[in-house]
Amino acid sequence: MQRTQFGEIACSIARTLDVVGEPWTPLILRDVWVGISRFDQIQADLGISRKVLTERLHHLVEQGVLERRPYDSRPRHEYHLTPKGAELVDVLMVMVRWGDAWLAGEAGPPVLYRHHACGEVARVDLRCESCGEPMHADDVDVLPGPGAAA
Amino acid sequence: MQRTQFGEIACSIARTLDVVGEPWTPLILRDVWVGISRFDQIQADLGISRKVLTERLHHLVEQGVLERRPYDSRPRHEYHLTPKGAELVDVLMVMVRWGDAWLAGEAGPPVLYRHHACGEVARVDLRCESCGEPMHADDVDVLPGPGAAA
DNA sequence: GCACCGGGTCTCTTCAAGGAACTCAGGAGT
DNA sequence: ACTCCTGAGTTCCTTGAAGAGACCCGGTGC
Repeated sequence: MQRTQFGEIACSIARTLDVVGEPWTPLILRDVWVGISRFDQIQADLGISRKVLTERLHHLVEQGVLERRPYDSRPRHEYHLTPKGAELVDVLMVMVRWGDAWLAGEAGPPVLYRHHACGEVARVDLRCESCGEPMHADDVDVLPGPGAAA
Repeated sequence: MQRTQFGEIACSIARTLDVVGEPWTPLILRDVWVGISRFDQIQADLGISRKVLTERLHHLVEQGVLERRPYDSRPRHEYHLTPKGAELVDVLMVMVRWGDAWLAGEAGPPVLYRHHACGEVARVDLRCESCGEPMHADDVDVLPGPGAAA
């Protein structure tokens, strides 16, 4: 298959996909996020092959998204989100919102999120960090930036 | 490879991945978003194989994310985002933010976004739709929802 | 009536995902 | 002292999707 490395494309989406674009990786991240943090727990929860899980975890640790931490004198480890990984979970939260809105069906969303600050069950909302107004696909113009390809 | 269908997992992330989780799909979506909307344009821009591009476009149209629209009396088409697709681009915007922050390197972000409402070059910010305060991975508790697995 | 162009399809090869068995280190039970 | 168990992988084989590139097809336009 010799999957193309997207990172060569001067695009932050492509670069992000090199970190979390492989199959299973976002789901592994979700598990770690919600507290499923040990190898066998993740394997059982997702039904992923052990080989692929090993590869993905190594890659995420290498990329600084997860941290591998021993929790026993025996060689036992848990995986935890680093700050870099925690910010990556933002992407998952937006995916959850979209999936809830368009794919959940009549059963409704499988999971709800309670916001600590206000105690409400709520979803995320995308806003402009400058003016605070909503900011979506149609609300922006795309301009070349300093790191644009020559 | 017989890639696992994630959709059977009761998780909006898994379901979303069934729509945009395959390799190249997010980049195709990005191209359509920024106005690269014809088959050969996308193919040239990404360097993707024509076979895979055909498959991905069909899948996205099937899922209601893209719309295939003729633009000539000859059989010529452009692909455009549907409302469902436009909301999906929100996910890309958050990926861009993360990629810019953690992977762009010294060259800086390759692309900038100007917000129509305020005219500023800005990034997206995740807020609670209920109270308006920032909402990130650590700011929420996860609860089972109505569509949770039995 | 022939070349051209957009928009695909076909074929072949290679490599990753899936599945399942095997390994290994450190306790715990007896 | 020996065996069992458990967490955390590793090894091996099979299958099928990604990549590359050639081929096709229907309308123009000359």
